[in-house]
Amino acid sequence: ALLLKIRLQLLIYGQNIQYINPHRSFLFAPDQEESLAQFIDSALADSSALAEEALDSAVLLGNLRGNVVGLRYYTGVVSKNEMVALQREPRNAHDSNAIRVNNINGDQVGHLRRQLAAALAFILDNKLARIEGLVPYKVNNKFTMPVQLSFWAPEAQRAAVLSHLQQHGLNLAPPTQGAGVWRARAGPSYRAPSHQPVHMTAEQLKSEFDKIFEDIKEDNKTAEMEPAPAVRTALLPHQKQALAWMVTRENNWELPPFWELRGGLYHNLLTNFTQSQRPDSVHGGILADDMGLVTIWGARGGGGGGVELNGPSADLEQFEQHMDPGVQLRRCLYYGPNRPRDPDFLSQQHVVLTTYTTLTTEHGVKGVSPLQAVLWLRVVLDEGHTIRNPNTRQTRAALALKAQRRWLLTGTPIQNSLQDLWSLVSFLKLKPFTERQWWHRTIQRPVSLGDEQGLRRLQGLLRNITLRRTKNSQVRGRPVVTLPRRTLCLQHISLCEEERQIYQAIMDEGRSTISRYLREDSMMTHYADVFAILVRLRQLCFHYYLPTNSSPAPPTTPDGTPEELRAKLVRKMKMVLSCGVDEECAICLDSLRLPVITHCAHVFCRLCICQVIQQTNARCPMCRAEVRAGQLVECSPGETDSTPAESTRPAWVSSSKVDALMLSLIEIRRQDPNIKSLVVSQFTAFLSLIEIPLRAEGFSFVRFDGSMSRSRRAKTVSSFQSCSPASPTILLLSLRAGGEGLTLTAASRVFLMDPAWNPAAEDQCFDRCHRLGQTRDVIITKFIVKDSVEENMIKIQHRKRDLAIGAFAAKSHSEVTKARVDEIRTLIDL
DNA sequence: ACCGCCGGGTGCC
DNA sequence: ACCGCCGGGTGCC
Repeated sequence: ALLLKIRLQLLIYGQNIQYINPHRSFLFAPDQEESLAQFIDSALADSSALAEEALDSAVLLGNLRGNVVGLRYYTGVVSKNEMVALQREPRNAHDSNAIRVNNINGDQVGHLRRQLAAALAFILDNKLARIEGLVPYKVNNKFTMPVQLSFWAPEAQRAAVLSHLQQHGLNLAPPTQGAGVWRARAGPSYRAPSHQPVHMTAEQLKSEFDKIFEDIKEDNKTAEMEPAPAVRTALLPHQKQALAWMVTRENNWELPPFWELRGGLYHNLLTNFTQSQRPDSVHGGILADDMGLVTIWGARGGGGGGVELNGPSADLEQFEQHMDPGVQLRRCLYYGPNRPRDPDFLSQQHVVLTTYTTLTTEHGVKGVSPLQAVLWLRVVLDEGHTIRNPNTRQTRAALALKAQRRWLLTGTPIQNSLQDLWSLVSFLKLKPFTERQWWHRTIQRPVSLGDEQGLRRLQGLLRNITLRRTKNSQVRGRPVVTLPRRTLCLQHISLCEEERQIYQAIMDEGRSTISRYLREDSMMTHYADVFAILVRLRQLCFHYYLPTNSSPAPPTTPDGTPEELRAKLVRKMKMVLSCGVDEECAICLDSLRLPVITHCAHVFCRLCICQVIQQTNARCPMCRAEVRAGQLVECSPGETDSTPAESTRPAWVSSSKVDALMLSLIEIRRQDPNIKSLVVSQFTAFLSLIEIPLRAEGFSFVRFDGSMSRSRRAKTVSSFQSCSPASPTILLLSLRAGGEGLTLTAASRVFLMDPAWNPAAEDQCFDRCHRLGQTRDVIITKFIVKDSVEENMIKIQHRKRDLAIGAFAAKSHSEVTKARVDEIRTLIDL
């Protein structure tokens, strides 16, 4: 629906302004189907060494002076203090060691001198280090130019790099102080800059990041604009502001960020690249609006909602609701097997709606896809962060679209790290960031090294290209939207005597197992075991019924061959994950996406571990065992909802937590039967369990979880959101189901049955009902079992909130594993 | 002179 | 390249 809003405004705007051809708009609806292929075929676009992941932990080893030769044969020009790129040319007919030098524009400047290339080719080919070039000064010489080469590598590879260089008689000059960060105005030569970079603490970094989006005071973003008369829906002030801002952006002919005119030439302040051609202005940007989709519905007095789950056809329907029926719009859905594949037909439409899956499917197939063939007036990517991973086919397909104006709509432009931002910026065709290395050298690395200037650049960039509106945003001292109050209460639960005994028995057993692993320093190799213990304890806080078909796991005995043990652990991991529990990936530190289990029984996002595997001598980040792509085991949480069959289900027995929930629900119904509630758990099997007492008490409820089909989800949401008296009052919701788009504003009470690892996941869940369109005060109840693993999880959550910014600073794997071990100790009070 | 030296031709990888 | 390097021409003072 956010998509709809934009769509409306842009389109109408397009019709208002003469020189903009209203034809050929092109819009995206998000979809959740993701094909494995996207992850498997990841590109290796950058040829100058080191996987992206290794890049983040790279340190500056030192510098080397060299020469670029053969200038007269090429057109690429370079001026003082300008960055250059090195590119291996293994198939060069004259020298298999050849290393090509390109300027920022990608034009060839020359080659590294043969002898130097002979030494460096090995380093690049074996990805021992990343080598970056900088031409320190301009020479009036048509044949050669000097280049300073900076060597970046993970600490572990330092020795290998240095010794290899030594063999060729080369020694690195130690990095000058502060030279770890490239500074735009570094002075005439490569002497140490006069200003040392200011390194910030994690605390400072955090507050700086908060400031990045605090751009609301800027005047150019508070102007309002009325939509065209063809829009029937009244817009809220912040929507009018967004409209005005977007119009300004589309008519923006200013130089893009970091470019200025100098003596008739265009100069980039970050890379010092100069060109005579004017760089393209940015006609578009990022709408980072976490108020989500309800904005329009809110304006129309509620109703609707969750629309995007119905897929693009419903989007189009909703879209038209907001339009004056007198306005004739040519629109089509580009979706499904019978989509109209004629590019000419598509060009004649005002609006074409499609899905990421359709786009991705067509991308890269033989012949030109109709979507790729058209030059669109606009491309709008809804849920734009879906292209944050640059290695997916989906992202590449989106980047390949031809359009005059480009927009990204997303509530979360940065999710894990700054890396997320690169594809978005690249999609906007901001030079020179369309190439990853320039982004990395000028923004990402300086920021992750805590350099203040890097942060300023990032702020400047984001300020230029994004409009940020959050629920908390203020315009001229007034909140943009006023939401009803939201109250969070922790309700502590004491287990009854019988439950406590069971819990304590499992806890004692688990604690002794884990402390043995601790003593043996083998926590990480037995991670599946440890993980299973912790999950079991968390489940026991809910109910002693075991939702998976596991027997109460006997502690893994040291008998059996190592191979048997390993297979057992992998099975155990798979089983535990299948009950829908929210686990984190130790590489991206976020919730698992497409989890896979390694040979050594550790679980990661498929994409994360695949990136690790691309390195030479890839090791498991958890236990340092060898990892191979062929040995990864698939497992999708929630795929096996182990709702017990009617016959095998034991006679119903309640639990302390279930009792507490039921008491609350009954009390709410007694006070006001119209109040609706969300009951949220990570364990989908427990949602099934709750159905029993709900039925017994005559509650009308529906259920929403990740295993449901798109159309069933849509039906569930619309029946829950409906105001009809017969509509259900309770929604059983699995914590991570549904995208950010899911709107459940009919509910004003939330019961969170079990705490999650990641407090952000909880917040996101609460936001599904506490958002625009909510008319009642929202009360959230978190059930926490006293003296249990749950209480300790809350402690860890607090710690994590404080460290939320840590994601931006690169962390070594040893730090990550140590943090894990500490977490586990905290959890079971060891 | 199986040298030195001169000066022209020449030039990435 | 206002260099280095190559190879031919040349050769007392």
